[in-house]
Amino acid sequence: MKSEKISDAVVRRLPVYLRFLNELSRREVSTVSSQELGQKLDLNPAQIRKDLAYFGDFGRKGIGYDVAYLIEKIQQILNLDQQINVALIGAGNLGQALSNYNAYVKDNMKIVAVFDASPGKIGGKINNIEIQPIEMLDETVRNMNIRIGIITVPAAEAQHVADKLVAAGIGAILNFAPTILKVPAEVRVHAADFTTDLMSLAYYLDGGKEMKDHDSKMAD
Amino acid sequence: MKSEKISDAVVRRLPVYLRFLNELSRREVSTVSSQELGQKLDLNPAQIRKDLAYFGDFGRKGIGYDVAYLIEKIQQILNLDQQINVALIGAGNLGQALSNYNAYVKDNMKIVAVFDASPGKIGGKINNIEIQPIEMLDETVRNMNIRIGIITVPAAEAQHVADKLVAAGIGAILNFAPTILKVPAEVRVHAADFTTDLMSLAYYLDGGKEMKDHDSKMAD
DNA sequence: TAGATTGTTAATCGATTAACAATC
DNA sequence: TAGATTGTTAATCGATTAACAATC
Repeated sequence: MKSEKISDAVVRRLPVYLRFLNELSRREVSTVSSQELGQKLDLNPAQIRKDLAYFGDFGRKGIGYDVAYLIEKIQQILNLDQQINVALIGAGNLGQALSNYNAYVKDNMKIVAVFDASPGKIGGKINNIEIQPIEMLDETVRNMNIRIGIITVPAAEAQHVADKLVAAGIGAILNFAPTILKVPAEVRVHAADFTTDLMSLAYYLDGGKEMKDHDSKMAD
Repeated sequence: MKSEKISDAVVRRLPVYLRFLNELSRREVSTVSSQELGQKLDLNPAQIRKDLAYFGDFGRKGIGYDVAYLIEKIQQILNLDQQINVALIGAGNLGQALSNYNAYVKDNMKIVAVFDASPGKIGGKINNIEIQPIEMLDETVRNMNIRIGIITVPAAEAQHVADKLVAAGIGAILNFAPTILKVPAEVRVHAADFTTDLMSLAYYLDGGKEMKDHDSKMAD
């Protein structure tokens, strides 16, 4: 167990480990080695061991990791041994999709409130949750102990919404809008903008411009 | 201009630059410095200059970058000076949301085909595109010159769909399903799984378990 | 015991940042 | 000219991987 500062790269791998461990658990596999984990997750086994060792000695030399125990530990590390309440701001298509998805409920994360700015949507329901006007955000976030906000409003409104979330004392934001949000350092923001993801993929399409008149690749 | 291998970190920043440059262009700003870009995008100016310099000498010393010219160049680098056809596999909630979103059309990326496995959905329409059975995937991908696939099917089917895409000669995959896909090295995969994003955010919620009985923070 | 696998240190690799000459 | 800003090299920082003693 160290008390070094943990990098975001490490933190982002923990849910990936957890997801696969849950699958192993469902399949009633009781033990797993960093080797096997690495193979399945396309990661270096040493990296996995190192990641886990930041938080404690969870494995057993010569044996590996106990699946159930490791699940429990990673959940604790991620604060997912308690329910984390989440707000969704923006009841458009994407917002609907995310809230219906609710796969993360079993991971103790739950969308408990939905907000939208357009009067037409207020009072409607998404996934059985009533859509509230954005003016209610501050009050609801405080009353319901909401810790994370998911922003699915258009880019032009995203910063405004983020400001409101911050003012209401939110701890972290998942931002689907294609903008860089400015928030105080103590609020964590993760960008989840798939348009930039998609555009960066286009770069890797060779045989496009770069190699058009040049087909010396091992064809087919 | 170098011919070093460009890292994915660099490639993923290009769309972010492009997005902001487009905004500047809309506002009729004609020139921008790495300093200003860095400020707006929360990046180090030296990093921005270095990123761009991998691909050419786009700036002018003492002046900065011409917005219109840089937009053109980045579009070329990303292969977005031509239309890139995209297929969407999985016509569920999330798939609908993504296709309706179609903000990327202006960036020359377009969803031109949608597939689903459930018979009930076949023949229906999403965003004016007819939903095809998954059996048509190979033929349609080839006929329509589809280069990128977006996977929005459940995790259990994602690998199967990826295999079909690869067999049909796709170049890159954006994977929304919460699984690690195994594909040949020449096919690029970006993970776009927001549940892991969300779970990693929970880590940063202090005042949760770790600091429960300890409220010495500068309150309010 | 012999074989397997962890936790951890040291080595390597890669990405970010600082600094500055060149030049608009 | 003086001020600004690029492109690029060198310095720094951080993350990944290899290697291995400890030990189940």
